[in-house]
Amino acid sequence: MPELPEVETIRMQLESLIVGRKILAIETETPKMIQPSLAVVQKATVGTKITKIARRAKLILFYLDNGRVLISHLKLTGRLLVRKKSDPKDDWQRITISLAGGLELRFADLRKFGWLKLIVDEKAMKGILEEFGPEATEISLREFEKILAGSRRPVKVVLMDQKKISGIGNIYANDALNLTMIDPRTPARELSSQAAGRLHGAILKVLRLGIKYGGASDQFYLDAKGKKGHYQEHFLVYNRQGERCFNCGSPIKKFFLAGRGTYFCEKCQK
DNA sequence: AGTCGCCTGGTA
DNA sequence: TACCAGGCGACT
Repeated sequence: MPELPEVETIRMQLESLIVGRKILAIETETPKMIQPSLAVVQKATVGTKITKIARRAKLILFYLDNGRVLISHLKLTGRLLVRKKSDPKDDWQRITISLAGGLELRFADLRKFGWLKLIVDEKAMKGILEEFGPEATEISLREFEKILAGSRRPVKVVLMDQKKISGIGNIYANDALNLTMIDPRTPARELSSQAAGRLHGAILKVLRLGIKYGGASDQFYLDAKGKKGHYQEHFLVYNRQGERCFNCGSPIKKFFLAGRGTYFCEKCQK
């Protein structure tokens, strides 16, 4: 799915495209994607205005003027697209939110893993937000070191654990580890303080680069305007197995770590 | 830590 | 035909 840079790209676009718009209708043919139910969500949101759009971890939060919040998670293949009502249907269009001014916010999702959830009170909201660790773009070095020191799991697995640090997925985890020449399998707590410092900086660097390039459209991702991002043109190791390491020229290797495709240079990353 | 499930489609 | 996919939770 969209990781932090992709979700943040979409959030920024939605902020300028649909904040202030009134929700006129919500329709879906895949009610499983809407929680607690289509009817409840319709009742709570139709007629309200979107006042703010925020991001937490990989979630997008739509604040409404009646105090309710709609939260979306795009999972692997979700897209949030702003279209004109008259535009042709999008591929895998699952949820259609009609907005004032002839616009539609469309949630498209090939695999139907994504969801839209209504939050009705502050307690529920707080509960959801507290499930996540500090934002990967904001975490202090001190906090980061503490998280690493507290785990024997492979460092790549820890980076992708949203409860520990939020926003990093497989693409940016792989690239940040290559940039710092760290073997993804290294138990987190065995990293030197120097390596931890480098990794902290590299995470910030790759995520910012991802945002700068509008996200990575390696396979599926499109932004809110339906455009591809360009970070895939700058991958260091992700999806580059067999190609040469930019640092030393030896071939990038792929293996599975905790069930996820993992890409690294065995010569550079020790 | 590893596997499976949720779903569907692209590619080897 | 089989395998793989940017996420993530449940289960063992």
